Amino acid sequence: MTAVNQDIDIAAFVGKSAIVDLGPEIEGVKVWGPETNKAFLKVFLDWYDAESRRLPWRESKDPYRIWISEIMLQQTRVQTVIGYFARFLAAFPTIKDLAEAEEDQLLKVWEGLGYYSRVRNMQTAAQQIMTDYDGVFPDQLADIKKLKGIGPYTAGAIASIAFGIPVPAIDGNAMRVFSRLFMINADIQKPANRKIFEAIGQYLVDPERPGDFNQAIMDLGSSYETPKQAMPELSPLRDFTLATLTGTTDDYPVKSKKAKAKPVYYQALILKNAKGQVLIEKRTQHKLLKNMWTVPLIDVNEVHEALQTPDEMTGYLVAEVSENYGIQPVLMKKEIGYVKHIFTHLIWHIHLYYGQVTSQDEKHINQMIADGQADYAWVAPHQFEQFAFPTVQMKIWSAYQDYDKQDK
DNA sequence: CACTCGTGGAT
DNA sequence: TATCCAAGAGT
Repeated sequence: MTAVNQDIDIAAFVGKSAIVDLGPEIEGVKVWGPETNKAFLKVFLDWYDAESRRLPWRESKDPYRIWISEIMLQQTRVQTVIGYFARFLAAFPTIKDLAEAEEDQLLKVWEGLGYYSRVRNMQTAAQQIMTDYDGVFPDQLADIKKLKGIGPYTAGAIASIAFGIPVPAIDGNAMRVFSRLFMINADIQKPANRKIFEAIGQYLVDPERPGDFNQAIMDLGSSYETPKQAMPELSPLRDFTLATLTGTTDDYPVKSKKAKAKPVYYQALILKNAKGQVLIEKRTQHKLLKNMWTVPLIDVNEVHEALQTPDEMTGYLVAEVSENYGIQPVLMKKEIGYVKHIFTHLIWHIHLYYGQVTSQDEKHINQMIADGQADYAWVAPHQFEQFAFPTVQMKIWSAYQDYDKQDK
C-alpha cells in the first residue's frame, strides 16, 4: 500500500516551512521528524497556555468531572453542555450518588440533551466503579476502557486529562486537524481508518502534557480549524500544516456522506380525562427514546397513504387505540395539529388528534395503571417535572397548547 | 462494518 | 428548506 498522503511530498517543505526534518511513515502517512515535533509542541502548547478556553470542566482534574463532560460532549456542542454539566453535578455529586440513582431521575436530568443511552451507560459504569474499583475512578487506561460507554476517544481523553497518561484522544477534531497537517487522504468516516489517526496522534502527543495537547486539539478544531469556513492562516500551526501551505484546507478531511433520514408517520392521541389530565405512556419497549414519556403514538406507516378523509384517519386511530388500549374514546374529527421532528436517521411526521375519555374508559385505564400492567400515567402541566419528556413530546405539548388557546 | 441513537445551531 | 454538523459508543 502506498502512502496515504503520497500526493504531496513532505520533503519538499523542509526549510520552506516550520518543518526542519523528516520522520517515519506511519500507517502510510509520511510525517515530520523529532526536531520538528519538538518545535510543533512548543508552538502549540504555548498557544494553548495563552488562548485556551475557560470551561467548567477544566477547573479541576477530578476524573468524575472530566468523565461527565466527555460523555456530554459526545456529538454535542460545548454551549449546550455547559448548563447540563452544573445541573448533573448538583444532582449526582459523587460516583456513588450516580450509581444509586433512579433511572427516571437520570433521564430527567439528561432531558433535552439527546442520546439518552449515554446516561444509562454512565450509571452502569458508575456501578462498575463501585464494585470493581471500590468507588474510585480507575487510573489505568486498560481499566478505563472497560467502563460502559467509554470508547477509544473518551478513554484517551480521561486518561490523558485526568491522569496524565501519554495517549491521544482521537475524535472528529483530531482527525480533521491531523488530516490537514499531513494532507491525509483517508475517509474519517470509515472505522478502519481510525488506526491511522490513532498512530499519528500517538506519534505527535506531548508525553509531558498529553491532556493539554488533546485539549489544544479541541480548541484548535473549534476555532481556526473548523469543518467549514476555517481560518487556517490564523492558526498557530499554519507553518506546520501542509494543507495550509498548499491552500487545500477545504479538501480535508476526506469524509463520505451520511445516509438521508427516512420519514416515519404517526398519529398522536391527546386524550383528556375529567380532571383535565392527559394520558402519557413510557416507551419501555422501544430502543429510541427508551423509557421516556410521550402521549400514545400510533404507527401509521403502512396505511398513511390510504387514509384520505378525516373519517378514515380518526377511524383508524380509534380502531388501533381500541385494540392496543381497550378503550373507545370519542375523537374530534379534524386533526388539531401537526408536529415534525428530525432525528439523525428519522423524520417523524405526527398528526395530532384530540379526544376525551368516557368515565368507563377512565376506570379501565386507571385499573391498568393500578395493576402495574402498563406504564401509563395521567399528567397535568404542573406535574411535568415528574416525567422525562423527549423534545418531540415537548413539541406535541406546544402544539396542543396552541390549539387549546385558540379554542377558547 | 453498517446501522442505531437526539438535539439545536449554522449556513 | 435541506444539509451538515458537535469532544462517539454500542450492537
